[in-house]
Amino acid sequence: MQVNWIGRSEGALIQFPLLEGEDTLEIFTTRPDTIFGASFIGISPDHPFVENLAKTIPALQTFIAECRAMGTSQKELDTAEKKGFNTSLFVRHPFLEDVKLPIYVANFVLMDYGTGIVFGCPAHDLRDYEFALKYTLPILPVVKGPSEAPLPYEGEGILINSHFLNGLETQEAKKVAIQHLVKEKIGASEITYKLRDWGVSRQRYWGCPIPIIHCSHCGIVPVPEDQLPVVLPQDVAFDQPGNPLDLHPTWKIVDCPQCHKPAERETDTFDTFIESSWYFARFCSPHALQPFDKEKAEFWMPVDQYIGGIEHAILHLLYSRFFTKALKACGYWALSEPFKNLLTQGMVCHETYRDQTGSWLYPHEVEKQEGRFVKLSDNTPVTVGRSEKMSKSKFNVVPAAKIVEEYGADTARLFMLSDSPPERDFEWTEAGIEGSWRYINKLWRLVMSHLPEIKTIKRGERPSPLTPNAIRIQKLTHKTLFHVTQDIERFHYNRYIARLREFSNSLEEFLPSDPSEWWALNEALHTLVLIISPALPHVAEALWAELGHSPFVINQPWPKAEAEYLIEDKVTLAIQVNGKMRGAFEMSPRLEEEEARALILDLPFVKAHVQGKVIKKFIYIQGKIANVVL
RNA sequence: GCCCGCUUGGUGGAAUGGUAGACACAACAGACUUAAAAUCUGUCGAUCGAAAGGUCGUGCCAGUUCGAGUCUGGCAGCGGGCACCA
Repeated sequence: MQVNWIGRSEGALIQFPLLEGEDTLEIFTTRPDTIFGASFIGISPDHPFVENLAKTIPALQTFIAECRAMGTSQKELDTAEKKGFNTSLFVRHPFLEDVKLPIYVANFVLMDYGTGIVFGCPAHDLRDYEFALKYTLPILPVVKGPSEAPLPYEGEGILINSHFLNGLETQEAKKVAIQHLVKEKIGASEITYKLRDWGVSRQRYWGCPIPIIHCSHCGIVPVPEDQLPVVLPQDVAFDQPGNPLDLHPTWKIVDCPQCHKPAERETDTFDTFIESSWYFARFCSPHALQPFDKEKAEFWMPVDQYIGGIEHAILHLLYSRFFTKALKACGYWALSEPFKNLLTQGMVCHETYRDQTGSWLYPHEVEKQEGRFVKLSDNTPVTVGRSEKMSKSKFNVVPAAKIVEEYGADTARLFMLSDSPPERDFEWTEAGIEGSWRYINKLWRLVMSHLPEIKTIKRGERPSPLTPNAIRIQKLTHKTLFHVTQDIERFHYNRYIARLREFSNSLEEFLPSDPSEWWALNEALHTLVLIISPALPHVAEALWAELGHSPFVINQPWPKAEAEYLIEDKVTLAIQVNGKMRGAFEMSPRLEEEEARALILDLPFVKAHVQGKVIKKFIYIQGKIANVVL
């Protein structure tokens, strides 16, 4: 996505000399190869050259005013007509002594990209094509594409009608054209970026003050270094619209650092993106006297994993990268990129509701009755809109404080983790929160119900022998631990929660009947409490205490899955005939092919499908699948 | 127009190329209860069948493979971002 925002493009700067006088117009193009197809010059109405020219041409002033009046909404831009003003001036073609090109002021040429001037090549650019049709300018094809390609043809091809470029391919022609420009001293290769300006000031209180003082005598004066940082005043009032800093006399009025006469502070503050563009460096050295400690920052940086919403994926990430590179260029550190990995998390969404008058309703003002939604206050029907990003303006928000109060923070946390993978949008529902609430209660009952027996068991002392059921529970514990650890490390939080549920469901069904089985259950429950703690920190601590331990779970090491308990003795093998599932068969996962083949071919359902036909191939993947190919 | 992301049951979503639908939500049926809540049990892709079982099924069309939700090529739809960027 950043490619789009940074918008690097390689091309050339070319000088076009005016026919009269000494001046030249400089243009930027990514298609210097199409130079011989040029039929006009387009200048932005905002270009200084045009402003100058307009002083003596009233009609041009009118045209510029029209262009500026044009709307900037998407619809208006989409439908805007190409318009030009013929200046009656000409430039000479850089390579062709006797070719002159008319100069138009054109409404579609942007001042803030390139040089604000373009050469128009109607045969190979849609905008120039439309423009040329309107003002009957020549349309000379100079790139031969596929024969069926209509004009304007914007793709690559072989150059024609182009003198020394004839016969070259687009890429090669670009290079050769630039070589000629350089040789003639009328141009050069150039790289431009369309990264938009970042207006870093905001007319609001919440932000870092901009350390500038405006003095009526000395102009704009920076706050001297020994007076930094400028700190926001605490005694501000928000009872009036606008920026409270503007209305704060004692903070705003200061003496000018230069002439010491009364002056005013800058009351705009920095965009919060300014601080978030380098805070990670400060985090590495919170006690440093300077903004950050180079050595410590270089030790800890870059950030291993950055998590943010979609707006962070473009703006914040872009700015952070800029700051990081700028700090490097200024010698503050040797780092060129701030983050190793980015996880772009989804947004929290909720259904939207409207009453019969079309007004938005909060979720708590609405109730589902017999499959239909009605307004609680008067039982009138409610229109349910699609689920959208939670937004104050659409009322589809759920106050976090209320959820925490009713269900506890762990319930909310569990729901958010379990419902969908973090990178996708998340649908907030009452049913979902209820489901998480039920699970927490279930977990609690599971541990509490076994508490009396379990408290008599010593952890770690593995009894011998273990019953088959004890072995089964022990293996399940380690298998769960293994997968849960992996899921968390890979950000598969919804699967992590699913594993927890599978595990606790199995433990619920398990009724120990032997000391070794109680031992296994005790191990399992301890493990369960440890591994729920990232998702359910409060519940985990409470259960940890109930199990008779001192605080805190969070200080316990993460348990380790032992490889020896991950080995399965028996596994259900999927059996296919001609690639189609025909059944399953339980066997050791370590059985060799020859033995397995004999077993499988003897199975009744396999025989039924084979019916004595010749077996062309027998595929056997240990512990996974067998496929009999006829 | 360009750039991202997405497309699997009624819903959210699982599935290192190897039994599609794990785990949930909703729904339905049942147990417990005077009743309700809570809890527990069962059913839950479509279709044919009394059953056993069969056939189809991961947006669409091809391809690779013993085997494709997963890989390759092409297409469509939905959502988001940017947009006259020369």
